[in-house]
Amino acid sequence: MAGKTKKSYHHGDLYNELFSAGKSLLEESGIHNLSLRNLAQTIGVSHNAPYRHFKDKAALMTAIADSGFEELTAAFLKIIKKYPDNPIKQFKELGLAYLKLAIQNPETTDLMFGGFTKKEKDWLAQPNQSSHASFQLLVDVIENGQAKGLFKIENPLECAIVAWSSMHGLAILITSGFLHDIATSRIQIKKLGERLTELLLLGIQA
Amino acid sequence: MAGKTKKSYHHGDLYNELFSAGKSLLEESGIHNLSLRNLAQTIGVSHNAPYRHFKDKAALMTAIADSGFEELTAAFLKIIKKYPDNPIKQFKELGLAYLKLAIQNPETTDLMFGGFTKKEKDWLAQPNQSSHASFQLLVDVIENGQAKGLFKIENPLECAIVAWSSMHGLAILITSGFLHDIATSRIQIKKLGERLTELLLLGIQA
DNA sequence: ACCTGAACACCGTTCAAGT
DNA sequence: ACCTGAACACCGTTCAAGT
Repeated sequence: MAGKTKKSYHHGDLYNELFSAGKSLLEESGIHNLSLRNLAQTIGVSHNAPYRHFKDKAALMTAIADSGFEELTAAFLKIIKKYPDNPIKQFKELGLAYLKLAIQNPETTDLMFGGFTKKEKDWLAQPNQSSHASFQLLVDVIENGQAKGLFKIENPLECAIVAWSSMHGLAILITSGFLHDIATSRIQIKKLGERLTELLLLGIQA
Repeated sequence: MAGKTKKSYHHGDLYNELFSAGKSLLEESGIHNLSLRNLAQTIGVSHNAPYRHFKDKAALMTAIADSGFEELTAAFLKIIKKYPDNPIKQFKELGLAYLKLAIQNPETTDLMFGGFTKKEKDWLAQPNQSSHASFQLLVDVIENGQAKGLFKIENPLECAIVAWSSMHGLAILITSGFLHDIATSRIQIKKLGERLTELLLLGIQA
């Protein structure tokens, strides 16, 4: 908070600096090229200092992933407030915002969905607290649309899962380069998000 | 091919053994815990022998990712042949098969979509040859359904992208544990795949 | 041609020590 | 409490050498 230029022995704001420089380095270099040692050196601190603030590398990664969900929640809230009493518009904009954030921060998005953790055979054993808020906002919008008689779905949860899946999958297809030879212009790619939200709404709207 | 028990100095089938043991280790331990050294030791060969067969670690990962796409293509072909002249059934089964494979081999799937490669800002510059065949099969099915007047879509490519995105996203949501507290039983999870294909068909069918 | 062993420049993590 | 330096057990990769 106070952080001006206190560059003596005690750093002062090392936690936050590790976090933000970590997130930058992550998006620049990818998860495989981000090392705690490199990060520490970039900040100008010994390779061991981070351990006073994060238990291990996984803890830093988790913190970054959590912040991704928080960013998402903030973006969702902003949209919901911008279009009050308009679930259709809210639903559409939520999808596009998700896509935008995921494409802008592909490595963070990867982390949010287990990019660092080993995938367990038993997925039922992996909770993910920080992701609940953003997901719940989507569910709320859908339930609201249902209550207003705008959506003809019977299961808002299922509907939210399907919508989230679609947007997430599209973001990955785009950032992975899978669509390289298929949708070659960025304009086409932007259109894909809109078409997908339209198609989802088509299956949802009354 | 001849590979019986030739366990002297020259290994004989090291390439294939590296590949298959590598794929097993990958799915068991996750990408971050798979090391070439560990792999070499498992097979019983010096930590350096792999370099005679794979240029580097990335080459092995690429080979595994490619095999994932080949497996997918094989599964797709089998389905298409099983339900000839029935694009609707084909479309449905393709989706479910994709989901099944992705959930069974989450780490390989991750690799197929850039899990090892750093995500480039310019996605337009990342070709992915081996993925074309499987994707094209899906496009073919959709075009076939279109020609038969069963599907009311105007752009088969766009439709294929949307369908692929949805299934891929759902697979990731499942294997990442994101749905942990949301869809808690495997039965519900299996249903999600079916519901998603139904919804997609709803937006597609004439 | 195929494999090994030593070597190099990196990792994450721990531990005793400094301020 | 916060940071440093040495140390340990790992990595990927290269190079000279062995079969």
